[in-house]
Amino acid sequence: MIDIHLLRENPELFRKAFKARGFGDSALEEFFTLDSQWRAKLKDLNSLRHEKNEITASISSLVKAGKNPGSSKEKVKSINDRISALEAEMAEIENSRSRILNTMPNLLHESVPVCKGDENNQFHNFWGTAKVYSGDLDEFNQATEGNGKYTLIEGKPISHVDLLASMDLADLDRASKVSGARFYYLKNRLVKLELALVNYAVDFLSERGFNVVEPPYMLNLASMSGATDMETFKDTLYKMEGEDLYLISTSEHPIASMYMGETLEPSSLPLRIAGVSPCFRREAGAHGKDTKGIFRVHQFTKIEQFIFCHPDESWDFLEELLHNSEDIFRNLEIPYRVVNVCSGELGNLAAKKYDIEAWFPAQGKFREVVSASNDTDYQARSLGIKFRGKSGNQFVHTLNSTAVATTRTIVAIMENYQSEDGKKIKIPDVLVPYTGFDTIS
RNA sequence: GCUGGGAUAGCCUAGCCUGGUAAGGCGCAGGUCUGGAAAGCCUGUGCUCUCGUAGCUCGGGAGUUCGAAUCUCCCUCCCAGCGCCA
Repeated sequence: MIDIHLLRENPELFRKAFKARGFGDSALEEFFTLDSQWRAKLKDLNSLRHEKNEITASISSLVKAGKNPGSSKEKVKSINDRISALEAEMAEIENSRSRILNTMPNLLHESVPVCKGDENNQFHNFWGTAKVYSGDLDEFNQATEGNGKYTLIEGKPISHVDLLASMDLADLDRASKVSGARFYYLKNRLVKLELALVNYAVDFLSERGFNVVEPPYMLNLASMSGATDMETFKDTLYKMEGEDLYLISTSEHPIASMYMGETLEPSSLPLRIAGVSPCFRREAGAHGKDTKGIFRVHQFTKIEQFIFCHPDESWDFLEELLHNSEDIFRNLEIPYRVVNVCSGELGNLAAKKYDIEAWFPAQGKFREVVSASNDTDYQARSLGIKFRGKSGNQFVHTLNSTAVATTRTIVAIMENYQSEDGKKIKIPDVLVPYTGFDTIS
């Protein structure tokens, strides 16, 4: 949620950010209309309450002195009627006002590129030596703005979908029988590879000062809507029937809501938390995209980085989160590029977001494997997470970044590490101590 | 699931029985004092607005009442005991 005070004092600031994100002005106009109505009624309400408080106080002293309060009780009753009516009117206005306020997106960091067309994410950097099929070279050079290192390969590697079947590493048909499309049974050494990725990422983040948590996999509505933008996300979430509970789509949400309604001691900041959990996503708006294999699925495991920090430090921490995630992919030796996501593609919460896109040689594309965002005080305000500042309590800033999402990273390994004959997959060196084997064949 | 006890500000606690409009301590910040500090003392320390001799706030909601932290009902969560259980 954005800062209502700042919005009242400085609407131009928001008008500019909304425009860059492709939002119209109508919400702003409607907000100010409702807000001024609300404030006018608040004035009336407060004076009525004041009147009531004075009369009740006088009744109190009369009763204590053993005297009869006379008609005062009736006066209060009629004031109460007027108060109830006003309160009902205000509740209605406030409802509409907060519905608008909740859809308003965060301000943008000055470095966020403004989207112009479909594809305006800004190239930031490239790492690695990509295996590029000659037919994909143009796309590769364009995506890296000529900064990408590569070796040309003869033919395209085999897609992970075919390898899963030929190497008996997953059973997608039976998964669709029992659960539907976009589910999978991982099998054999791929299960151990997944566990290795989880354990590796947990150890990596522990060494970098993160406390590890395994959060609840379900959240109630209050926590979920505080941690995310329910208007946009309700189509991605699974709801438990007959319960006020939603399956999490990322451990970001239970970690963010962990401190909901709390005021933290400044000495406890920053809080670095790494979450490990399955993520459940309906993928309702993704019909036809990545329908085969395990690239886009309803359920996957993710290790997430999360930071609660002082507002002055959040931009430095965004770089820290990005560097942690980059180091993981460097250690896995998977070539990638980083992009600065443009204004129109940012979620409402984020003031800036970097994506890490791994190179998938079989697809001939860079595809998202990590998202690192600074939500500034937007998420903290919705959740009521503050710290005790020198001049009163202030909202903390929150940041989140993927460390490893297992299924996509497994696909990246399968595409980047397969042998030329397509019969073997090498395990990245850094994972071998965790898998106990160095090849899948 | 059953029975009982709880939830008060960043933390700890009083008030509840017997309704009269949140007391105190700790911590933190500022001031005073000091060469500097500690101690002591003073002030501040939930939220809102149009900043006042204003309004709201005692886990959430509803009710009774002129008036509810306090009484009644419903809900959530925590603790203890019992039951069930991987």
